[in-house]
Amino acid sequence: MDIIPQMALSTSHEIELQPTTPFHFDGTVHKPSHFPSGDSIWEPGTLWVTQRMGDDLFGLKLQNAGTVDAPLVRLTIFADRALTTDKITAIGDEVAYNFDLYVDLAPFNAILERDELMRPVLNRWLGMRNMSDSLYESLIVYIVLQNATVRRSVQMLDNLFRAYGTRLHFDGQALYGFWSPEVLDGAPEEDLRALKVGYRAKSLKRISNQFARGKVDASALRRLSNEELKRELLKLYGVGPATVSYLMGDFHRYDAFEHVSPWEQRIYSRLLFDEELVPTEQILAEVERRWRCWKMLAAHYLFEDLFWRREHEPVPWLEELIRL
DNA sequence: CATCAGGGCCCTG
DNA sequence: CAGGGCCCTGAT
Repeated sequence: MDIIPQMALSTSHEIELQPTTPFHFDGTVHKPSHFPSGDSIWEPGTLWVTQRMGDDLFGLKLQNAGTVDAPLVRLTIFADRALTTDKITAIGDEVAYNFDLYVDLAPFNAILERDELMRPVLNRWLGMRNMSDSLYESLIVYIVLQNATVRRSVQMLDNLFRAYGTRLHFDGQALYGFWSPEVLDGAPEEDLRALKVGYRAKSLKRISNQFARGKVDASALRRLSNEELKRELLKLYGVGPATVSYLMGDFHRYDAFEHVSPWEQRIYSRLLFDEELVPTEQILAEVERRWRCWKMLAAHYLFEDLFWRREHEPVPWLEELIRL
């Protein structure tokens, strides 16, 4: 195994971001349903995460510096050099987008308030938003997620980090920064296969190629309608209906809930109907009826609430479905 | 030891 | 639109 590049990020800049009210810091920055990845670490009140922007790698620390009703996020940006104010602002904007800090949740809260099932969930997570990584990083994660158990997905991503990532040292943490798309674009497919990613090597390379050639403009995609966005994302090799539905969440399309994969079907069957297995059409009709244009975010609340419970106490029926 | 499905997707017929 | 194939792993 090659030696992993190391990078010390010893310069830091601090800015403050003011989310809309209400804001749930921990629920927003930490998602128990996501598998752990080497590019971030969380403890209550603080998230450390790496971020690549073009050729630059940064370390970010987000701290909860407010309350649900008077929210404030202190963002510390760690870099290997001093940054211009423009750069700092750009990073702050990116963080604000990724964590959806400026969304108006008032109509959403009003809908959940009237929903018997959701009221206790809302009380626990009032102010939570969906979060995302950069588009390229999300795609890598979703590709290694496909047709694999969680343990294997974790292993694949870790292998990729060790082969192509950069170890970033900042604020007492050591986390992996992602490679640039050019690196995977130029890597021989057999090198990727040696990392046990299997047939996914082809998707990883072809997606990296699209990014390396500038064919994917994440900020332009943000401006598209749901239908246009979906159509564009499906053009990426290896992106199908399941991946696209996760990506719609990353783009904060809180009305987009059109796909239920088999394992999720069982979870929603339990949560919504208290049954083992309900047809997906029935699940889709139910979320539409209950939550309308907020159905994706509402489902996210249910999901994270469940997985958060699992972190603190065993949920036997769930364990069987997750199959680590 | 063999077989199989897994938190999909592509390609073919 | 249905169904086979795909890398690899752990479960059976």
